[in-house]
Amino acid sequence: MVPNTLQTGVSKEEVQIRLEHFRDVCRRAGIKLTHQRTEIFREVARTTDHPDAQTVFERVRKRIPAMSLDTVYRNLWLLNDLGLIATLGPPRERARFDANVTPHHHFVCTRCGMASDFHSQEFDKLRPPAEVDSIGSVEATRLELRGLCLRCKKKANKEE
Amino acid sequence: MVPNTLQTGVSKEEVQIRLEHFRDVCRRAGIKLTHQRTEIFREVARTTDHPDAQTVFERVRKRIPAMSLDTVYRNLWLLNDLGLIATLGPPRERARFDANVTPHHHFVCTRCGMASDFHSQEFDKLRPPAEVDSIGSVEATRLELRGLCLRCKKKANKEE
DNA sequence: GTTTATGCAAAACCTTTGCATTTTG
DNA sequence: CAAAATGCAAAGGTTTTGCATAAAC
Repeated sequence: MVPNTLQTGVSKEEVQIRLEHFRDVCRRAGIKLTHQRTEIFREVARTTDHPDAQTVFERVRKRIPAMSLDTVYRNLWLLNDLGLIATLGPPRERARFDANVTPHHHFVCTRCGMASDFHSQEFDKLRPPAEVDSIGSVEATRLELRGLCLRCKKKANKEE
Repeated sequence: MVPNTLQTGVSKEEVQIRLEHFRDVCRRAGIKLTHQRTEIFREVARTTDHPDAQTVFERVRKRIPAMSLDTVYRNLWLLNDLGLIATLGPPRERARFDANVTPHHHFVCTRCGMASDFHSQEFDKLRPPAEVDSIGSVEATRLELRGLCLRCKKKANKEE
């Protein structure tokens, strides 16, 4: 599913700032600044519509016809690992299901995928900001926390 | 990726209540109460660990060896459409990417997949409840609102 | 008895991997 | 020129679809 609207709410200045940061982080990490990599990052940095890999591929290919899809995948995950971009929803995962359709929230372990429910009356009390009215009508509100679960944290400590 | 722990925090009573609701909704919608459908729902209702389709399939197959994976997929989406279960993360989607790595939140349209950013100082101020400490350590906090975007809402109104 | 759902098999995707070739620093 | 990245092709998954058979109402 490709989103309806191509939002271009990112100013030229902001794109420039992001690109400089990108170059900076890459250099620091010893990652080479290839033409493809730069264009892939620029494409994600240019819009606010959260494209998936396929969409990034199609858009970048207009400028670099030889671009291949696997390069897009490799670079998106690399950029993600470098903290230059982030993903929506559970990391590297397929849809997962939940029979609890009452209001509640999720903690998802970024390492093993474990998902736990938790509750927060404080959050449930809050209403979405007025800003959201200009985007659409809210049907469900959910807080998603990401981090390491206790088990994975232990493992991570041992590995160090 | 299959989660680490099988959580069984749903009481027998709650499972029974959910099953009755399931039968009720199905009857009302003219959906047949097949053995497979019931077991698929029961499996999701039984635990709090948000299994993916493959995991549901493997678990249910222990009780119904002839169960096929496509039946699991068809039923999970049907149950989702009926509001009897829900998904984690963006609906029916693959990973999508975002170059904005500063704290912000998402509105995702359940119909077209459009994802918009928004900000909320109120939400940003809130700290995760203490309950979460027993689950893991939080690295990122994100609010996910779901609903219909303005464009899809218009379309939906026309279709009525 | 009709209508709906299932199981099977195959197709359609989506994502990753191995390797020769090219590019970057 | 050494190290790293790309493109290609192929493999490995996951999810969906068409259709004959079986089950529910």
